[in-house]
Amino acid sequence: MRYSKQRELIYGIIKATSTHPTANWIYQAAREKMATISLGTVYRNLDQLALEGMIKVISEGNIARYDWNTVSHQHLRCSVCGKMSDIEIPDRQLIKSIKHSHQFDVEKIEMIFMGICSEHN
Amino acid sequence: MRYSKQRELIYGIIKATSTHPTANWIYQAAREKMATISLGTVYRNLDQLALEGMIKVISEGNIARYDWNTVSHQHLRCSVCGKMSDIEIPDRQLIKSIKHSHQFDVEKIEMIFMGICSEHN
DNA sequence: ATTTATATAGTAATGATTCCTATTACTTAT
DNA sequence: ATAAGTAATAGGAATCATTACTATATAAAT
Ligand SMILES: [Mn+2]
Ligand SMILES: [Mn+2]
Ligand SMILES: [Zn+2]
Ligand SMILES: [Zn+2]
Repeated sequence: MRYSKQRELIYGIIKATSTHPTANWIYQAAREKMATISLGTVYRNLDQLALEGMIKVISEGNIARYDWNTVSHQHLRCSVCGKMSDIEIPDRQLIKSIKHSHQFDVEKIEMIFMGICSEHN
Repeated sequence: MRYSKQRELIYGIIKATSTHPTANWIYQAAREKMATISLGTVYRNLDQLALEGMIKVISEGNIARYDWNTVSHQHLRCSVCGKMSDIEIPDRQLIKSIKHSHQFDVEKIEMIFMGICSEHN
């Protein structure tokens, strides 16, 4: 993967937000810094960054979201304001018990907790 | 929600499989019994059945899947064969601890454990 | 049987994502 | 510094899942 200023811009935009943005959100933000950047470039770079493990893809729901936080964590999503926030769920024991009960080797976990956040209850 | 033989057919198809089928899979199966059924009808009925709580929607990934099993459970997905199987994860304690640590009221949980199933490791 | 309203088939539209291709621009070697 | 080789880009077309539209059909109530 060789350098490009488009990728640097895209990665910078992701690192600067905690909103778990969509590809289109990132594209709009990128256009403000580089008017000619294309949506295809955004998608391609998001895929590459994810492949390199520099960002994570959250694929729950019909629109993919992207996350600069690559350490193991899960998400809370508020059904009122739509905000998605991080939560750490210890999963060592869980992975072990799934291995024992189902002979299934867990490699990746995606959890979404939907409900009402602290600002809306 | 008034009776229609299309909905009865669709619901029957979902109840008869454990594959967590997509809308298109259900559509293809339905066409074999009722040649003129339309994809729009399948989607509309899936939405209605979900609204009535008769089926569950699994919205991880870019394609929605449907589940006749409406009791609280989660899913394992094998990255080799693609099979999606059920797993029960006790969540009472988890919901309670999220309430305490994040003041977040969990209403719905969606967990996907990706990895290798017992037939492929 | 008549009325009323919901459901359907068929098709068009939408929205997210992927694919295609000529051009551009990093990178390495000369 | 120049050239060659190749990965990356812009822009647009194509794809795929899902939703919207609308005239017709059919369940349900009277
Ligand atoms: Mn996160
Ligand atoms: Mn299930
Ligand atoms: Zn909220
Ligand atoms: Zn498998």
